[in-house]
Amino acid sequence: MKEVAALAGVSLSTVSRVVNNDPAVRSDLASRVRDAVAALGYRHNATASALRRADGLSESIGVIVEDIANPFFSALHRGIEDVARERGVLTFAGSSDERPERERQLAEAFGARGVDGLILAPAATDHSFLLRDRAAGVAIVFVDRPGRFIDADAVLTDNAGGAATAVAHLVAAGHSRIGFLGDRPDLYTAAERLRGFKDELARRGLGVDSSLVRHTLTRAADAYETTSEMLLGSEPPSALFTSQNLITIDAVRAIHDLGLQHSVAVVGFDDIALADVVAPGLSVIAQDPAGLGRAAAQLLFARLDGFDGPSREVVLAPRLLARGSGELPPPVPRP
Amino acid sequence: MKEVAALAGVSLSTVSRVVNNDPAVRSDLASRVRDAVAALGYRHNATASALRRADGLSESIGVIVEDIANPFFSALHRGIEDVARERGVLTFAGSSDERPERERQLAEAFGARGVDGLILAPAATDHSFLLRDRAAGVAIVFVDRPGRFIDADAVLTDNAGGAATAVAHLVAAGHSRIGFLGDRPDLYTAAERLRGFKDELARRGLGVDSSLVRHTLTRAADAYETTSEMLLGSEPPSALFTSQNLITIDAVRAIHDLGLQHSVAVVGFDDIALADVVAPGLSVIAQDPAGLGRAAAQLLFARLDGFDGPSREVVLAPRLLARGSGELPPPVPRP
DNA sequence: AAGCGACGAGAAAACGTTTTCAGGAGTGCG
DNA sequence: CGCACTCCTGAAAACGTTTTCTCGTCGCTT
Repeated sequence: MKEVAALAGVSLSTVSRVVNNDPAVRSDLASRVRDAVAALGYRHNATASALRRADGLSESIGVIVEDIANPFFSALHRGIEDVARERGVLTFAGSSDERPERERQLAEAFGARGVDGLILAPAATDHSFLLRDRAAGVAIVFVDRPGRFIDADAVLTDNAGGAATAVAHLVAAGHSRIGFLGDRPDLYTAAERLRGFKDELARRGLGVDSSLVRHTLTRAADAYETTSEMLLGSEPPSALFTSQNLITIDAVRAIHDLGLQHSVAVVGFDDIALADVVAPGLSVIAQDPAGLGRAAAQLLFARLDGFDGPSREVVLAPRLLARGSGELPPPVPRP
Repeated sequence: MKEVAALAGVSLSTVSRVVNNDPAVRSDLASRVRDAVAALGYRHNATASALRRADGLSESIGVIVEDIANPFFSALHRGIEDVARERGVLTFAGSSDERPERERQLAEAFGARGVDGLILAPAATDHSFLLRDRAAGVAIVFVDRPGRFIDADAVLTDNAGGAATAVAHLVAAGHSRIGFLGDRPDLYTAAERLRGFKDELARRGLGVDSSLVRHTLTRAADAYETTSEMLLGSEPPSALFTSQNLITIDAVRAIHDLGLQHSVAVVGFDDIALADVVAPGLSVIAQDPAGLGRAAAQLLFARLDGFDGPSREVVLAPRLLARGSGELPPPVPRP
């Protein structure tokens, strides 16, 4: 910048003004500066700028999700990126792998880089450590799951409602023995979906057979086996509710390998590529991950724009996509 | 930091030394400083640090891909993140949507944020604009496709080889009329795959029927229709090579909707979730997107670590996964 | 006992910007 | 013709760090 000033024969202040499109600079000087910028290939240093600037904004935000490679989260990430882009805000992203300490490290690292905001799909059970960042002016929004021990904006899917819809749908098809294949039960979304599952069964006057409620230990890795085991048991369910995308994939794989795809009804949570191509088509409760991301980003920027009201919660309703697997009837009882 | 210094009764220099784990500070002072840090909730400002620091490294890199939500790129992104994480380096990510000016804006924005390196799956046809960044010390690595008009490290899949493998596989199953469903032909990967396709046909003594070579205009949006059209034509192919993940998904959908899934053989490029569950299982030429990402990050960090040799190119071989659809025989000719 | 080296700590400059403040040149008015 | 404005511009301080340089203290050697 010094060189630019020298070449254009003006002061640093003037160069700064031109770079920031301050209209109060004479046009001939401005164009001289612009020429110098072009001639020297000068590039503005955004971090130094943020350091001094009054608002101190870095025009960047951080995104922490479980796994950036999971299609659900990458679509969410894209939703965030789209609204951030409109404002010229860049996006850091990191995967917590569902490990609280990793999540915390990421938040710390993002904070040290001076992000203006943080959007996180939380893994930890205590997010009070974020209070410090918030005090420093960092806007905080939770997505997919609410934060705990901190009052902050959040964007959620109606998990319990979606699960209830799935159950209602299966019951309507005639099922009464419905299996639940869930994620680690300490996860908010998993717990909510289980709650919706149980509540709806109760509402229908059906009991919950605890042998039909299973949780995977390590997410998906053992969903295949758990499914096989349940279906090969002595009193197998006639229908299955698989409560997360990766779990659904492995469960469906297991069902197909057992050749039961036309006799066991399935409704999964989260939509999946090729779900409409498998036979029968896979019925799902579809979330709108990009919509979750966009909504979260909007809440975030509202805060950065000065909104200072009480924290807000946006809940998006998932949609049932009936494609065949969820409409299979139960086997006719032996006479 | 000033407050910390005041509370601990030491100078700024000492606080800085403690924060950076300089062993040359007396342990009693060090712990006094650490106490003060904890008491005040002090957080290190990484950007100010980078500004002054000798090496000027921001410990962050930028990733530019076509679409961060495409499972292929999000897996690639994750591969990058994994090796960056080991070094405490954070990752910016952005989607170019295959638009050169958008790619350039992102590169500019990352550069202004002072990234240490840039990994890009290029969209533009001229990347000489990156020379300026490189001159400023930014390491540059291309992934999935090479850059043009700039000599830089690159990590690629053997696209032509993979396509040739697909063709060879279909020919081995007895096919001689093989359709090609490709991406926008100006894309490097699309062109390479088409080249491999044609070369292998030629090698087998089979001609290329140009009516069987189609390109989608807008990626996937019209793959469904293009597929239907080709298969319903007067002289349809008996096998199809679909040359990209999103195209494969739509093509398979079209084939299933036409009820031809057991009569038209298919090999796709890129693996897909549920590919082994559809009937017949979808045979693919699988890339290793996470591996591409890891390799790219390794090349990048090698540069940052001072490697100054000529630019390197890493080529990963894709793997054929035979699952059924690629092994279907051609229809028996009418007697 | 003087001198020397090693060690550790502080003062101050520097990184690349923005912003406040003051002042100079022009303009319009009394 | 002088005064009060308005406009622009430049000098310098500031942002939160790191780093160089200097200096004091201590322990050891001669």
